[in-house]
Amino acid sequence: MNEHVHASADLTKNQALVMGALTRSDSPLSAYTILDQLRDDGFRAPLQVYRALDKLVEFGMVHRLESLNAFVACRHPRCDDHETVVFMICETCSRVQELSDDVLANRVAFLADEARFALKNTTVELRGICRSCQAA
Amino acid sequence: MNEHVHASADLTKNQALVMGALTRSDSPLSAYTILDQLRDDGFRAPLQVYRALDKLVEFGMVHRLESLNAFVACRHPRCDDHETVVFMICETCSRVQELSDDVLANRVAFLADEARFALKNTTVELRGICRSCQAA
DNA sequence: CGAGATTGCGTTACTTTATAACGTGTGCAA
DNA sequence: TTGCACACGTTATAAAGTAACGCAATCTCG
Repeated sequence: MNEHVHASADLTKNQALVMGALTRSDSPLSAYTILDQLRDDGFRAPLQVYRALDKLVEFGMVHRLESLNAFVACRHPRCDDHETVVFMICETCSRVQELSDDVLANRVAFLADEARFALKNTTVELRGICRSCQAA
Repeated sequence: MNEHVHASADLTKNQALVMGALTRSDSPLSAYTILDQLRDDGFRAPLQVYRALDKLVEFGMVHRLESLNAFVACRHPRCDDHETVVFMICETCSRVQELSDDVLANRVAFLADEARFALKNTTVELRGICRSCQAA
């Protein structure tokens, strides 16, 4: 595997609509918020959103924020290595900054290795106040 | 503040009951599972559990696992520095190993600092298969 | 002491988040 | 052309979490 690059063309109609909603937003959206935004496009039920989200997450185009029960479009510079991503979630403006860091990723891998833990997925979420909200 | 050390004596009845349920369990419990276990002790409503959990988390005696919507008693060797804790969550046996790591904690702090992000809380959760489940 | 604040508790009702189960349509491959 | 895989639509339901109300016990400080 590792066909992480999906053009919009690869997406089904529902997936594209959900992806669009997330891309348009500058902060994470809950599945139900997405649903509301897509009523006019024919969305009626949560499952339509969740099914699209499942795929988009699988493709690596969307991340789930566990501590928020919400979703963001991947804005990671290079959208190909999604193993370990760090999210900084501002509790004031609720915007999210996404970044990847090799040092952190390596340390996580090391710790897992040391414990003989077969690592499948890593969640790192930082809560706090972002730069611009501190200024204000 | 920083009275992180709470003896059972410091806890109210409900807090002690919830703490007991979590301590008895060798894997994370959802609030509703705790509720069910405490029916015989007079628990009737989710709020009774959530209120106790809020306090226990505040005291640092319990951790919330964001990716599981569940809670574990803190088994961290020294229960006094809860800033950055790493959880390894086994997807087979659902047991959780908790550990703290200075290298990781420092890196997180560094990244936050670099982004001028005022860090309040850090979540690190690793999903995978634990040592004993791989053996089996 | 005692008026006011604080904290925990119990209950009902409710919101938000997520899934189960079942059936339809479409495209592709044996 | 049959059968499989996959996306889709719908209804119903489960799981997780909160709002709002009122009561009782405990501080606390004038």
